[in-house]
Amino acid sequence: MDKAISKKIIKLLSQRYGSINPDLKYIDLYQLTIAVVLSAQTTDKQVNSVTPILFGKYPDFKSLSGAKIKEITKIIRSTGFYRNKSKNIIELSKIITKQHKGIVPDNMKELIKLPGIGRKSANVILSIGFKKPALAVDTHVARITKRLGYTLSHNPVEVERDVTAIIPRTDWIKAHLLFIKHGREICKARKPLCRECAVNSLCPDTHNIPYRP
DNA sequence: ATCCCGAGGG
DNA sequence: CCCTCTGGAT
Repeated sequence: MDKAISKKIIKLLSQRYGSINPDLKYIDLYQLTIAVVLSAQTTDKQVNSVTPILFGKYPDFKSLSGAKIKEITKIIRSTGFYRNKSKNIIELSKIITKQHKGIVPDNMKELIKLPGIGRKSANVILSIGFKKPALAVDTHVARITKRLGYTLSHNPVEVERDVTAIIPRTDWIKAHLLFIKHGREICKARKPLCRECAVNSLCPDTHNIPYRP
């Protein structure tokens, strides 16, 4: 449970998957924040298919704050949960425009007050948007660190703290992306492909899971 | 069928 | 802790 081992894991995952570049196509905090809200329970592909249209028509918080829910649902429909998301991003835009002078807050306390922003989304905004050493402990990160024996708690805040403590501060974005890829492709929730796992030699779970071709 | 870089509410 | 919200990919 120390940084040396986490560094080793990150290194092994990098060797396996190559260097993954953080997706920094969102040119400003407005785009990043909205994209993060839209990303809940869907894939990048879906989000990327609607953001050009959305950002083309609503380039900033102010314009989005004046939009109608119906117009937004029409655009973001394919990302799922579209009624919640539409309502949330309009309301969020209003709050940021009126209460934060159009500036996205740079701390957890204020971010999670915004509709549609929870701990995970807030951490993505803090790390990618503000370059802070925040790590979004999503389902993949939580699952992988738990299987590796790094986290024992069920409390999400404690898990987040434990995980953040072991990830090198210079590598948090890369680490996050590696964990996501690894979690989706190999260390899956069900039927993990332990035989193909780049870090199986470090994983106590591996030996209990039979390999099925 | 099952899952997705979740959030909000009871 | 539980449940609901939703389309799309596999």
